[in-house]
Amino acid sequence: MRSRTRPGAASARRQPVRLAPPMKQDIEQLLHAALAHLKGSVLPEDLPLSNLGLERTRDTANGDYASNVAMRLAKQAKLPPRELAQKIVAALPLSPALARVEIAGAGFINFFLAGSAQADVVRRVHELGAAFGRNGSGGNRRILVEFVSSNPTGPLHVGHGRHGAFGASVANLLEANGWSVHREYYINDAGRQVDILAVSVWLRYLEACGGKFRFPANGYQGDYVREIAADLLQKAGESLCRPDGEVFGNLPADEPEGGDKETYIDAVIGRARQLLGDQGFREVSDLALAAILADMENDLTEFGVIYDRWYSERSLAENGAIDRALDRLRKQDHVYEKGGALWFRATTFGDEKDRVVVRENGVKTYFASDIAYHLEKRERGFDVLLDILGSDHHGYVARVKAGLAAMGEPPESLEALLVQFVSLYRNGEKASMSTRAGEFITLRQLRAEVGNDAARFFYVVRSHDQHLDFDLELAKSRTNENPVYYIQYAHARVASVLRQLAAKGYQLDLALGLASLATLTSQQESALLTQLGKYPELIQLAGANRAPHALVHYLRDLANAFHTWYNAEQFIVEDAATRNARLALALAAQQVIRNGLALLGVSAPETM
RNA sequence: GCGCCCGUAGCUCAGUUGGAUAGAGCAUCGGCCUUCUAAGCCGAGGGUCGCAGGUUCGACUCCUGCCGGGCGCGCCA
Repeated sequence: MRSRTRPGAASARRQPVRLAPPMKQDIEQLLHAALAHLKGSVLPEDLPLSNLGLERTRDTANGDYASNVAMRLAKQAKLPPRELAQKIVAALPLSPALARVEIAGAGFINFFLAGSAQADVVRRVHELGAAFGRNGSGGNRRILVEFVSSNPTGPLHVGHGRHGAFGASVANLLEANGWSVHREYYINDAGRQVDILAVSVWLRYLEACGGKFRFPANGYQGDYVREIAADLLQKAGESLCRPDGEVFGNLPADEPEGGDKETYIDAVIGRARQLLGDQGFREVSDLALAAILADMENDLTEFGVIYDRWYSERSLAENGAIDRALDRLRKQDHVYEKGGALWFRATTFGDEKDRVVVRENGVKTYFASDIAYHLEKRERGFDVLLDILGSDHHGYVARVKAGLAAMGEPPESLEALLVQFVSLYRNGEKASMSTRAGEFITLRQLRAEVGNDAARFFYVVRSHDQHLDFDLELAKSRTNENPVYYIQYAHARVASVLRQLAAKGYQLDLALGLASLATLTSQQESALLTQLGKYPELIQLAGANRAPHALVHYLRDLANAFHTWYNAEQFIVEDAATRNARLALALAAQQVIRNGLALLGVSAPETM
């Protein structure tokens, strides 16, 4: 899967993108010319012609494209919509691309493509190959897509998997639309969570030293902590071992003894620092972080989710980015002191309350790092900062936007997509997940169970703002219930046809096929051509809406159009022109499926 | 209480930024393998688009108010 996904996208980028003009733009030009012609007579001279209301039809009975412009301009033209539509159609320049234009319903103008124009898409697909569908609508603007950014305190679980699959697909889509895309993972390596991780590892290490004690209620209890502890034992020997009495003497009670688990874990952290020294503690902490980050990167890489940069929160403090951000706020007079803390006047910028940036104890808040990080992204020259966040982070968006505005950066440069939660179902029952208790299902386990293709596919099959029920049985079933195979099967079938072609002693003559596209006139062929023609528009739409699920649905419809045709018609026939035209169409369908699946990070197999 | 998201067929969900008779998959029922892969195809049934108003030529889509579900509202990260 790795070898099929990323390199495919990369090689597509290297190909020259010839802009064979999509059909929609051609028709828009015709319509524009007609309306311009009517200005001053039927239509007002100063009428802006920005939106022509031209769209793909749902039903080809209404043509390939339809415009509602006559209905919307009827009032200004002081004419009934159908009458205005007639004048527009009369003013339409002649074009070989159009078979006919009809007026229908309340005043729709329906455009029917000529068969030759419809079949032209096959030629374009063969010309452009992996670049078919890619376009320059992004204008090479620079966008930083930040996603997953899970706390490095344990393995990635199934929720992170959705973020990974969604973020990677959105990034691919943006790239296909001509954006300059940078993929980034923000590592929260500066906070208390990391201390809890470090102390959890150390305590498991102490157990290996022979220590006997109750593990803190608030510690990380997963098996991975023991593995890291074993690693620590190998690297550090017994040099970090300390007797139980020194470690646990005079500590407050933990939760099971009626105490507070937060207070208790903080006390254990304090004791660990005291006994190991700051440097010793940092050693444990660094080892734990490195182990977990290596595991996460490996996990994501195997999943086809690859980053340009892993950005450390600690480095923000070390390279002065936090101080720079606070300086900007101070200079603009957007901070004040209260109760010994430093507050950011977020309410000035539409947030619901002011926010602390430096605590009474002098420690900078997580929020201070956040706005510093976003300022730093802007300093690196990114036009759009796309944050893919969990839906529980929605309150955070207004805050960071306020921060950006206060620092003199446009708040619209931050775009946040909130991804809803994932529920895992096994045998119709919801599987529970809790990191602390260590009973979660990891992304790695999920991938092992259902495979990368099914996982990548199922994660993006729903809109990101829709709660996702992930059905394990369905995802791993190798039956017709599983939609991943439906699309892959269409791809494999074309490969199979080519194998059969060779077995029957024929050779593909693509030139003859492309010259014979006029033979593709059946209802199924016409439907497939229409579907292929929609692909470039779909890529633009899915990119603009950050909606990989739209691509999933498109590919299903495309596969359906293909399978229907496959069942209706034999491709390998006697007549050379017909045979090669059909093969050219089949190959074009295969190419578009491959292009679409590549954007989703799903493989396109030759056999199934 | 305030804020964000969701509510569409028995189930899970699309719905091209306000268009034409609201669509898929699964499930149910009925057909199609001497022909390129049946992981496929064809057909049937199934709907008060949560409820009530409003905006206009036209509303699943926009506005208001309810009802129901999820998630957030720390000098935590």
